[in-house]
Amino acid sequence: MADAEYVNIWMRPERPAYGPTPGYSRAQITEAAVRIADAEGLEATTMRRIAAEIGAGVMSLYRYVPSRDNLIELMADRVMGEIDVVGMPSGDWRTDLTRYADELRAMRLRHPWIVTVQRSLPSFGPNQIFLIERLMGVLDAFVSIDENLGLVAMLNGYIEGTSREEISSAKELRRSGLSESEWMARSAPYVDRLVKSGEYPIFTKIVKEARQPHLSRDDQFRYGLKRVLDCIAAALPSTGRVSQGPRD
Amino acid sequence: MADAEYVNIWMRPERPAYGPTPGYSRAQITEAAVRIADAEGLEATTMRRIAAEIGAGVMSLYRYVPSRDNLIELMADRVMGEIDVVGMPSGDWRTDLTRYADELRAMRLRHPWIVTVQRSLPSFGPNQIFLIERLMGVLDAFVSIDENLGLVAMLNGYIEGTSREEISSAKELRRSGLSESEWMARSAPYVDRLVKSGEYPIFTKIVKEARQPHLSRDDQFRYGLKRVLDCIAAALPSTGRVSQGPRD
DNA sequence: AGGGACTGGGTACGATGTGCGCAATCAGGA
DNA sequence: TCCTGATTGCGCACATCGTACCCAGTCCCT
Repeated sequence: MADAEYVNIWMRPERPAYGPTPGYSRAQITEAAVRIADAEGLEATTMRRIAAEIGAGVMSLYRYVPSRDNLIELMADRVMGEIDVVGMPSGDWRTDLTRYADELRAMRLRHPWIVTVQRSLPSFGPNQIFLIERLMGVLDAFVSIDENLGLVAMLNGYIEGTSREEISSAKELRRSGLSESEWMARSAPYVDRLVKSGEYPIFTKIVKEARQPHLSRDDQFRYGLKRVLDCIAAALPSTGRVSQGPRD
Repeated sequence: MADAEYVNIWMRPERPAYGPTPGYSRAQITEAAVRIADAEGLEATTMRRIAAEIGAGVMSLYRYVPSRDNLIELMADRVMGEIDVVGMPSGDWRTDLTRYADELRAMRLRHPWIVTVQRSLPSFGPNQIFLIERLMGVLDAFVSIDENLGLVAMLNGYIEGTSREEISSAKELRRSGLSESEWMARSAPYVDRLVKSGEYPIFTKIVKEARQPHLSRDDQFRYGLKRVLDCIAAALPSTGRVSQGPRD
């Protein structure tokens, strides 16, 4: 069949040559799907639910999107577009990367479901590509492309890793349908058993510390981010290191 | 109901008081599920498929596991146990963390499906907890628990981030059912369109570079890992920095 | 004016997770 | 020793999912 020719959605044209004027659009469907996923999670984002949201028949969606998996790819790229990188190789890489990190983190917390979607380079959509372009453009003047890839992998890894734990906790909390205090009370026996056993001193430390958090989530994130940026600074040749902050 | 009392599987006893001797076990079911997921992916790991694998009725599985989601948690903890951390605060933190990184990476490549499973702290199983204990024990003597959390977040983020892309690409390749060359040929029009547009110089660089990779995946990983470890070294007080490698 | 590519959408199918019920099994109290 | 009831393995049934197929109506092109 001719449709199998396309490896991904980005090559598949939305509008065909002619015929009746379509009543919906990819963007509209994607938008509705994102709205549902934000409010009720990705597993609630079914084709029927989306169709109901925009007042269409279920099968009508397939005139615009080849499959649910492809729709999820569209959703992922759609939210990537929320990350503001205008004017981003600004000359001050540290400011640029801090802004990027904050925006990516905020976007992930706004759309918790993205942690479950897979990405691979050839399935990257226009927003994703554009984002990579701007992000890697920040360090492009200072390091080789290989080094750049390694550094952004580290940066993204940190951002995604820290937000991931935060997101899954929140999701599990909501899935249980309990209040936060109720849920902690339920978890207590398990945590207590581990602590009481005395075999996990470090886990115990973490629990004790987490129960009286003197740092907010945001502060924790900023704190670790500073470390990552310091690491990037160390990897840059001296031309890239504008004078700032303490060295060592 | 009494079952709702348990927040997670780790508190729920496997064997009840008495009755007929069970014919299967949680471990056996988990093992079978991991085997199937390794070979055919997590979406192929259905209750019916697992039951068939061990020669049981489908509903028999529910005598051992409350739900499929919980089974996946068991699977995740099961593969965490493969990471060898014996004797791990060895005194040389750099060796310890390198070994951990290599093992975690290798485990993720062996069990590609873990990238799709969510984790949150209170759902951590015994293996996961034990692993955290040993891993964070490596730096515990040198830094505060907060700093330690930040550093391992960075390390884990790097490892997970780099393996993630590798894994999704491989998965997409297999899902398409094409050979690697066939698949690259199919992707070519999309990539070419982006390159030809001239709007994405950095993306173009990446593509050109990736087509003639002078570094293996392993080498790329090791290279970036060294950067991360250097960053950790910089965060340690002087007592923790054993003499090695170039400073600055 | 007519033909063909397209539209929205109803019906139907196979696959999934899992609640319910039932006969068979085995430990503990009499 | 035998009864009682907790627990076993498991078939049946159901709701819900993605989506293949079909058809009538629509609109551009020749």
